[in-house]
Amino acid sequence: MSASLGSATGKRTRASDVAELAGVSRSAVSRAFSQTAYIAPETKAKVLKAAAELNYSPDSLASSLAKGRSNIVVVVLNQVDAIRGPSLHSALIRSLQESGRLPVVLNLSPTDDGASSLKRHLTFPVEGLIVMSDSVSVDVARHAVPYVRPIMLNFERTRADVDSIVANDAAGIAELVQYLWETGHRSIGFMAGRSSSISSKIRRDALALEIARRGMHLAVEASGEFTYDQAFEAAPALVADGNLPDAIFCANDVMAFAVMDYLRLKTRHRVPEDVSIVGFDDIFMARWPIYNLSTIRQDFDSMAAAVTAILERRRDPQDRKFDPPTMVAELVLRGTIGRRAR
Amino acid sequence: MSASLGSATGKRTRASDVAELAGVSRSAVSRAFSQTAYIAPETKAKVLKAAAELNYSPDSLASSLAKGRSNIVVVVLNQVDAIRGPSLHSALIRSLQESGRLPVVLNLSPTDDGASSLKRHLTFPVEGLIVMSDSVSVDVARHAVPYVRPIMLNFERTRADVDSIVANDAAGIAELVQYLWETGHRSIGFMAGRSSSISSKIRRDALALEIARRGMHLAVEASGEFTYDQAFEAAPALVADGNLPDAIFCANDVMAFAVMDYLRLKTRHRVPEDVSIVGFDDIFMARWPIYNLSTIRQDFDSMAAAVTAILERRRDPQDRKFDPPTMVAELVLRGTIGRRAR
DNA sequence: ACCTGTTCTGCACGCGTGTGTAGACTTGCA
DNA sequence: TGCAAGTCTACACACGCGTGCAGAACAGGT
Repeated sequence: MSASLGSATGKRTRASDVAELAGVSRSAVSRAFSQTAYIAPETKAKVLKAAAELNYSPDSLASSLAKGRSNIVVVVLNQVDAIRGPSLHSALIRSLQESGRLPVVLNLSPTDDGASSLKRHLTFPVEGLIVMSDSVSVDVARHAVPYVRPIMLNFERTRADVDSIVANDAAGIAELVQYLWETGHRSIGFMAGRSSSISSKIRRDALALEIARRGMHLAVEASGEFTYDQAFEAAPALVADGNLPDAIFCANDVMAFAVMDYLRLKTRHRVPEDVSIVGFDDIFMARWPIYNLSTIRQDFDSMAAAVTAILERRRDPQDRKFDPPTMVAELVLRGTIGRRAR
Repeated sequence: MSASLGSATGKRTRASDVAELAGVSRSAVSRAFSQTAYIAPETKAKVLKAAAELNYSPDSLASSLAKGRSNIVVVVLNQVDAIRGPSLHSALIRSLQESGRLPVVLNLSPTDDGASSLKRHLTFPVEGLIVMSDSVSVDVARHAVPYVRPIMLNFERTRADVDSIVANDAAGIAELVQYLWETGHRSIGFMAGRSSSISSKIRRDALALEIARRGMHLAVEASGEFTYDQAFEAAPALVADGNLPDAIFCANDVMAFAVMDYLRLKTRHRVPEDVSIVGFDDIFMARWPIYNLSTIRQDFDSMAAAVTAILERRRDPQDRKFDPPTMVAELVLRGTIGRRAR
């Protein structure tokens, strides 16, 4: 029974097998699986019965070839960003596969900007290119697959030749600063991400704007490169004795964890009594009681849904004026923001 | 220039375009990209030059069809297990794409055993099926793609019709118990994973065996279902007052974090002074200073390499007697094992 | 000039499927 | 019975590429 098992060159059942069993032509089988083609109901039933018996489904690769429309969507991500995996990455993959597409993951090494590796690996017709990593520039993404309009997650919406899913980071940050202001915080520090990252820049600018609007200024600043380790290294600069800000806003959650851990392990400052900590993303660990992190949430499910919506809309080439909706970024209050008496 | 951009139905350059530019036949182009085919060096050079000019590479999908050998490898994972993502998942994807294969990720929802969803989504010829989630049973994996020999990660090596990558969990656990014994631990508790999980069972049995061998017994036991939340809920059962074991071994790292956090937040017990905590996997967070977890390491890179090695070997159907190597599971000492004076 | 052997190229077919089109078959009606 | 209209099916080609095979082109020897 498992005699042919060792072979990696699999033999699927073909449409002609089904045709033979059902006593119809091969094209009738094809039509039975098509939504649009014309076929008599009883013929269709016969075919589907035979197909079920043989456990047949049309080879989607051959189908792609024939229809001239692959349904492969490439998801590009960077190992560093993979920590958001259980959230955004999963949501995206799931949403793609639910919509009948074939998600192919391309995992870039931390130092890879994708310029050559994308071209090297993308040797098949691609229907969509989704870039989750901002280590890949808009230009690289744009030229990786010449005929495809890339979808960039968390990028500034500046260029007309790419689709960007952007969250309204600024609104979330405005909400945050307002809340911090109301709870008596007057000095705020910032832990930045990668210097090349647009997301990090956007968040910093929004923070600086809201702070200035209230007559405060950015108390102190450091860069954690979006990683735990680097943020842990950079943390001392933010919490130097005598200069402790009322609150520290980090450009992502992982860095917020690093700062909290640094405070716990290396200082006597308590969160949130002495300093408030806020992150960005709301990844799953933010709920862990040890962190219980107040943060600005990205709704990963909506982002994933927005991606498939864009893919759908872009199938019609004339439909040039579709603007992807802006995602919400909302403040999630947990336990790391305190109150400052003034 | 970007006029055709909106279209999702991409137009790649075809071999015939290259042939025309190079002034040769289309089959010459095909041969230029083949390793085995016979072609004059200067013809090949001409073709490659033209190909580079047009940015051409053979469509790997059409190539698969023609050669009767898709190079698509499906990686099945469960959302719950995705937390190992930055480690095992990345290593696997990278290793697959480096070896010229096309990794397609199938992300199962937490409650999905894959029985129907695998068949529904795998509508293309599959060359390899890698199951990372032990929410998918061997039987389901075995029948999901009838002609493929699945590769199961972290499964008991019991059946001849699947390939299993197993680590020598027992050896790592023996090493652990020996070390605990030497450092004076005499009572050991266990936090189990999913009851249906074979990995969890293997680890429990190995622990019980090593404990019994030294005349101890398993002090206390609870199940955390491999998740942080459930482990946090289950933790009290392990550390009831007056009954605190000397050490607690958890079937994965995340549950160890949960136990540590529970101890920190809800009790006065200190790690490792009052109780030692040990995990399994050595995921990236285990190094975070706040945990600094002693654990049993799985070498994800070797596991990924072993997977591609199996895929390679299985391409030869007669090669029936290849036994994948057993992976090492070794004790990594960090800061969560103390010494007990006796 | 002719033959033999060698080296390479182009033709044509096949991989599994989708689909336009001609025509077979049925049905209804006079 | 004959004919028109309508309904469906099977043929054949296409998608882009790999490859066996026949034979073209060429070189070398007599």
